[in-house]
Amino acid sequence: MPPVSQARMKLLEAMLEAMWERSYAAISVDAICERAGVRKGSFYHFFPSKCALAVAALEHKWQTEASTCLDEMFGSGLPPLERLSRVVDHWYEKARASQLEHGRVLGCPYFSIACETAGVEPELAAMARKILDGFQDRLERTLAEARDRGDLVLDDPAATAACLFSLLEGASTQARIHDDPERVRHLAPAIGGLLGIDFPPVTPATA
Amino acid sequence: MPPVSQARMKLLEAMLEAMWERSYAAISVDAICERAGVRKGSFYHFFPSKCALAVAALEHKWQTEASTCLDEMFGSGLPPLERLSRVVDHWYEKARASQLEHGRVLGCPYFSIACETAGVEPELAAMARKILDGFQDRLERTLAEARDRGDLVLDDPAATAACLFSLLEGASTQARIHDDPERVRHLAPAIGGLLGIDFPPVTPATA
DNA sequence: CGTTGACTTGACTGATTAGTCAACTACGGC
DNA sequence: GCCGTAGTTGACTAATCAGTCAAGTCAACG
Repeated sequence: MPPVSQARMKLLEAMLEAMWERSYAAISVDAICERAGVRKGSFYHFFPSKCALAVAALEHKWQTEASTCLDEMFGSGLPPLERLSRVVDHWYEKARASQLEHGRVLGCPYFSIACETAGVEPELAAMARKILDGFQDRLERTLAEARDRGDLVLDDPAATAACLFSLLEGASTQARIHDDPERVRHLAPAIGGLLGIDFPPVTPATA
Repeated sequence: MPPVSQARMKLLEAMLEAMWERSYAAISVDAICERAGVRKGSFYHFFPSKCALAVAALEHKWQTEASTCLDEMFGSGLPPLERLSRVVDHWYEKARASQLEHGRVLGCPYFSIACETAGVEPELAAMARKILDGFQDRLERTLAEARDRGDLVLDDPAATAACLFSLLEGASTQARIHDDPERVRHLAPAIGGLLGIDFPPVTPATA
């Protein structure tokens, strides 16, 4: 047995993948357990409910893979508008990666789950919303920084970030709906128009 | 008894509302029946499965309320950019109306259901996708018309329509996630930027 | 060696799931 | 008045659902 049981971690990963591929409501506890190779009793040893596991799974994904990639996207020494360009680049790569790994474009897990569970599973919806807000906040700070450097003209960074985020998430969801990652790549000129600048095109298919 | 049984219609409406409020997977056949005031046997007299009812429900909504409102938005004699402005106006009103009628902003039913069921319920996803494509097509034709009139400069109406649609649906979903219709209203300047024009602000709260 | 406590196991509950079915009702055409 | 049929009814299945639990394993520690 490993130093710390891996059942908990396997459950987190199985739950995240399952509700990313399908949806929160469409996944049963039995299905998660089978996917994770863990018995039901162990499930309820680690988590009080299916909802609690889902919350923990979102948080876990955010605190590992997502937040490191966020730092990579936002935290580099590049000028703000180039960092923004890398964000779109990264989203495109994510869409393509999910297509390769899962057979279809899956879109943004936080956004789909927030949409599905809004008003129905308050705790889960709140966690997803918190993550999305954190991302939008990063966008806003990057836009404000670009404005302060004189890279673009902007009278309301918060409103612009909200619209930019809607555009990104909307396109990402369209990519899922149409199983077509190009929906994200073709976003660049629209972002340029939205910000009133020339936005560099996203590099095509770097497979 | 009415001339034609109203059970079928009640099922269509109950299904639509239920999966709009919650999600497709979260709704049981029993719950739909109870909501519609119809017994299970009648359900399976009219529809072969839960999925078939969902498909019929989406189509029914689209062919009644949605397509008439589409004609109202797109079909009037107004110049194209003003019609576009009315579309955003209308979406804002819809967000507010769902908040009043259902207690929360529900967003776009076609978009959420297309997202949830993509790759999982092929027939239902295809119907939702078809409806969304129809809407995007209307956007594209309106943009092309505006360009032909010289109202705006545009080299790819299809790509611009896709981005505009992503922006609209993204904002509508954000409105659902945050239970805040203003997310749709604050879209106008972003659309203006995206199209390279001055876009009229959406009229605030005409309650 | 014995105890403790984290973790695992598999059987169990009662509710709920999608879908079936034979019997029933009531209306329109003949 | 009688018959076909569209629609209705409620009881029924077999599977699956979320969640429980008592009994077990095992490593660490005294």
